[in-house]
Amino acid sequence: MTMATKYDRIADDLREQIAQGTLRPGQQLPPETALRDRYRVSLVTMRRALDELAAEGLIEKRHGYGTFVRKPRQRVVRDASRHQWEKERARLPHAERFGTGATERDTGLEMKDLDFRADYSVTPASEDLAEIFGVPAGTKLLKRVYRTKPKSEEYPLGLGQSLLVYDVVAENPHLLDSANEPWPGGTQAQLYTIGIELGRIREQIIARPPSASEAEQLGIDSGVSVFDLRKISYDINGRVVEIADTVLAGDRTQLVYNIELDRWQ
Amino acid sequence: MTMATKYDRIADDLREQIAQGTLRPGQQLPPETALRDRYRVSLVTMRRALDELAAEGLIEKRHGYGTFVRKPRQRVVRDASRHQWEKERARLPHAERFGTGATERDTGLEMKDLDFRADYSVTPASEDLAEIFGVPAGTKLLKRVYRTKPKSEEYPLGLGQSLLVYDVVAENPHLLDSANEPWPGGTQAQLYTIGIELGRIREQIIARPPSASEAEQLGIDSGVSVFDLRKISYDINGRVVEIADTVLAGDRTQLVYNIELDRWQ
DNA sequence: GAGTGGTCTAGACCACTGT
DNA sequence: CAGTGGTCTAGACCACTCC
Repeated sequence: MTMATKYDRIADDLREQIAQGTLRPGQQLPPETALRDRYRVSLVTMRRALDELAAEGLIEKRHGYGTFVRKPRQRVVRDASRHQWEKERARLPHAERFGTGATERDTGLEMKDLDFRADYSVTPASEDLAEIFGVPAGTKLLKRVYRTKPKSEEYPLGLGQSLLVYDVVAENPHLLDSANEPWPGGTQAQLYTIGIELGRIREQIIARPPSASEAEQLGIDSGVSVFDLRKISYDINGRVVEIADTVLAGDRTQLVYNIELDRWQ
Repeated sequence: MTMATKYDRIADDLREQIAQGTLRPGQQLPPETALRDRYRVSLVTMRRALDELAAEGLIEKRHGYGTFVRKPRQRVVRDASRHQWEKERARLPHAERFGTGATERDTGLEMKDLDFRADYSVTPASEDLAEIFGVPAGTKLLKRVYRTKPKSEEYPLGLGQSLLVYDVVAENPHLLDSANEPWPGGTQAQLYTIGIELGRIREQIIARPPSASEAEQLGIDSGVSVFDLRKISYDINGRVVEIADTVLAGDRTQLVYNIELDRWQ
């Protein structure tokens, strides 16, 4: 066994107590000064040990209030079958689509339990985005920023943004007005009104620490990860129709994908 | 504008210089003591600013040697189509399978460029695992721990563990001996030898901070996220055949899934 | 106002690297 | 060996939260 640093040994000790249940979820730890005295180290060293645990998401420090053992959070399962599910509902009459968006399906909540906000704007396509859409750089894009928050929670599940080619969507002027949100049935129901059927969806996922602004908006501290998910929707002709970027709180989300395999001959 | 801390302003300044190219990838930064004098702060504060940048992966500190601007890390794309691809190769003759595992496909490297290690052991099934496998708790499982590392890199891409029901695999004694690893073509080729064809794969993904041990093994800072991916393999009869857990460095990996949608009638 | 965590300092000493 | 980053200290003062 190699010699560990003081802060590592202190962090190990506290980790162990959390694992054993000696320190329970939600419980407040003694003040840093008290812990410093208990472990007979300097305050800086004691704080460093606590910072390690905070980075692992095991404890949560609240400035001016105290340090607490983190409660493991219930994760919302986001199953990729949501896309097929949404597609099948896109052509249903309004009444049947109502209150049955993909988010509602994931969370088990109804639309009346959710606070919904959408902000529309128009933006020129950057080089990167234009290449994905297969259009010239600078092409007008409709940018829609979404926030969906369960009324029972303080913070949204994720920060979402969707991009569509403006001239494509403009065929149906209703789609250009955020006042028509939430649109029951979601984006695929909207695309149906302009004759677009999706054939394939590609999802690219990155895991990273949140930026300061994301941490604040999602109500997580910097010791938690986020999913950074880009969804690219292709119509049945292979044209890119939508690019949607979503940032999901890592401690509240689980992603699920099912891959069907072709049979051997 | 809110007042920032000293270390934030120093980190911002250095971030800017890296972004502008004033500091170039691979370039060595001045010693901490010199930077401390330049920014007129204490050594602790200076180090904290550098630690921020290290956590973001912008710089790399080498004990006793120096601090360097990091060359941007390339993300290995792990596309879920690897499973279908692997399946099609599972029945090929040994020579054609050789050097064509899914990891090699992801990284573009050949088997000779990879260091590979596998440790086999036998373990009784916990309640949770037994339920997924659909067997009684305590059933013997073959546990295989994998490490795959590009020879050109210092650290492995991921930490992997695979579980199989022992009595199922025992039909082919070769599969019980880690000395036969790496098995060209991967697990599906191994399962083929005992007459098992996979029909479906389910992947469940979580994003979280690494534990101290994971951070060390993967060579990432505790300020980087990891993917925690569980792959459950079903045979063509719907029976669970394998449960594989993998921890992937978040700053070196991108996950990709393609979802084909059924046509409207 | 009392109690908590956050920032910052000046300086000692240790551990690692390359020549 | 010289030069670098890593650990640790004792103590001052600031900023936030709650009552």
